[in-house]
Amino acid sequence: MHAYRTHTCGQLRKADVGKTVRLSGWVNRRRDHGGLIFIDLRDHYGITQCVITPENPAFAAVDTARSEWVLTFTGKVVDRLEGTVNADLPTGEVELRIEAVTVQGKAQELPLPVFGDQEYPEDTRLTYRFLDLRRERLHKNIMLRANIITSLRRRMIEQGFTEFQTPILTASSPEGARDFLVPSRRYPGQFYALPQAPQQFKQLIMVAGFDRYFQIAPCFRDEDGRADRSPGEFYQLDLEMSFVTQDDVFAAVAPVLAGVFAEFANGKTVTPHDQFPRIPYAEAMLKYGTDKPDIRNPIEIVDVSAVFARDDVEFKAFKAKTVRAIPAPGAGPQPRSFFDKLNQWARGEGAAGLGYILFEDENGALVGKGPIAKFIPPAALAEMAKIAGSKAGDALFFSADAKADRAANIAGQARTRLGRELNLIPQDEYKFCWIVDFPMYEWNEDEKKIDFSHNPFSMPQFDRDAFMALDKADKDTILNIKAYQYDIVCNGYELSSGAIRNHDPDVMLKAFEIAGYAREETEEKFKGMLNAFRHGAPPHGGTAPGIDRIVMLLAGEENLREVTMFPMTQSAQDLLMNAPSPANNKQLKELHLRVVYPEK
RNA sequence: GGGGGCGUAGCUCAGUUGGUUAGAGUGACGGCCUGUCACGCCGUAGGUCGCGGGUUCGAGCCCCGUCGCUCCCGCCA
Repeated sequence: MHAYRTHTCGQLRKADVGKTVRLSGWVNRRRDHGGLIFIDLRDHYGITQCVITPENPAFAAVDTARSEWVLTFTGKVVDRLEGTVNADLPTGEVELRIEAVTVQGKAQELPLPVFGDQEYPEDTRLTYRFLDLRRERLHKNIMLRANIITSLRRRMIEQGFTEFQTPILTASSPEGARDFLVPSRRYPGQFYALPQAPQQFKQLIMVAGFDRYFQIAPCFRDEDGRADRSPGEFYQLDLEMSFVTQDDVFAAVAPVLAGVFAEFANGKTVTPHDQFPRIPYAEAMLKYGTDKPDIRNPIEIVDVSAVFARDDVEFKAFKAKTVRAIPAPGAGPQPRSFFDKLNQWARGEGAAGLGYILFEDENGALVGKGPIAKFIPPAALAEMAKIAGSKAGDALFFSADAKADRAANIAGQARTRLGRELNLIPQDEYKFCWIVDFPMYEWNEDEKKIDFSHNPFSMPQFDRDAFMALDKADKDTILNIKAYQYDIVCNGYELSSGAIRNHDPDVMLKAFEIAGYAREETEEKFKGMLNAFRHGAPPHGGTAPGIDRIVMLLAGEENLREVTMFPMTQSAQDLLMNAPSPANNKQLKELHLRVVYPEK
């Protein structure tokens, strides 16, 4: 007989009755009846109830066992007595009659009980991650993650993609997030950087004549975390293709994502891969106030600046401002506190507040109620209702600001809050969309200059010759240039960001020149890439869906830590392994480093 | 870097306007119990109220500072 087990704890069934078997696992739960002890033995595969009575010589040993001890039981599989079958357990028709026990590992009193679904504080969970991972929720999530990654790999390979590895110790990339640096021992004062993404490598792979690359790629960014953004490191399904248009990339990626979502959606509906709506960036900012809209939320923001600009509308606070209206269907009957709360929230966000109008029916006519209704005469009110599609019983909130993007942003957040509080967001759907036509550049008001708006390596949607001829005087034209850049958004989470790349070295130099980088500077910083582009670069493009967020959505979790095996805290510490930690003097000396602590 | 929330027994939490000896559940330990599956019953131990300072006759509670976790803003091409 095997030293530890003949079966797993999830395996035994009625057909095994009569067999002598050996099980190993953790004590999930112990029920001591004095003359009868039940032990629920748990392993990766399941739980089996084991039972022992005092006449057995092993009884004393079993009697001492406590939660989370690791035991090996040898005994006979028996039918459960009439009426004691546990329908909740796959193994619930049988139990193990213990004949011998070996204690493989004892456990101290638990700082974090494994049994039960009690919530525990984050630092306790992270310090004792190995215990937390034994618990059903995390154990299930981590297995889901593994299965999703397996499925993604299979789907990519089926589509003709090949997985290649790219370096982890590499060069700092000059734009984007803060790098993690690794000091060089052999080159004093010089540093490797961990890749923020394999961006340049995957482009070089295309230049190198491979096609259809993918990688489950670790990415490192030294930026602060959020619930949906791990500090430090995360994984992307990184992919790149040669000789493709934007449509080709869409056609390759959407089936993989829609497919993997459908596979693990657990009954929720998923947008079919050929029906992801394509929403231009500008439209998204107007209708949803964000570039990652949750399109399950039926609310659509409209611009009503023109209504407040009318001569017959006297509301001075909204004059000469961008005014966005957020329809709140059916919000009319909400109590006053509902409106006050939203208003208070908006003030907390730095807005002047959220004005609102309630539409009511008076003898067949639509009238406005609420604090600012008296400033809006019937004709203007009717125009507003028409634009917003409002009817009696609805409310309309207003976000106004001299800066259009601020008005849009507050409106977007209000839309999300209203959708949640009015229960307008269906919980049984995964709704995908593409956000397309991102602007190539944006105006930096602080420094009075043109900046890249998103990805500097994207191909501008512009005639090549005309682009090459642009100069500073063409500011308005430049700020209107779109890029072949696109995001995939699902239920309000940005799942992936990608682009058709700029593979033309002259256009690339020009693009950087427009953003204020001298030619020599660009040449120096992207020497490798530009050099490659000068030796025969194919048109190429790709994208990189975030694995962690995909798993988070499919697990129904709202925090990435719940789908990460060994996550760090929000402040980027590993409480289990105790990282970061100081280097000793020998290490520092070898690396030619001296630590200068910040002044207090 | 900034704002909000939290921090009391191993764990999860309660703790009234500032007032006697800081409680409960769970876990631990001991006792009883042969059919439970969150087993039940009885008992015992267990506290730097995150830490430091202040106000007060008196602080878990009020004030100041600080640390930790968390959510958000900044940041994340």
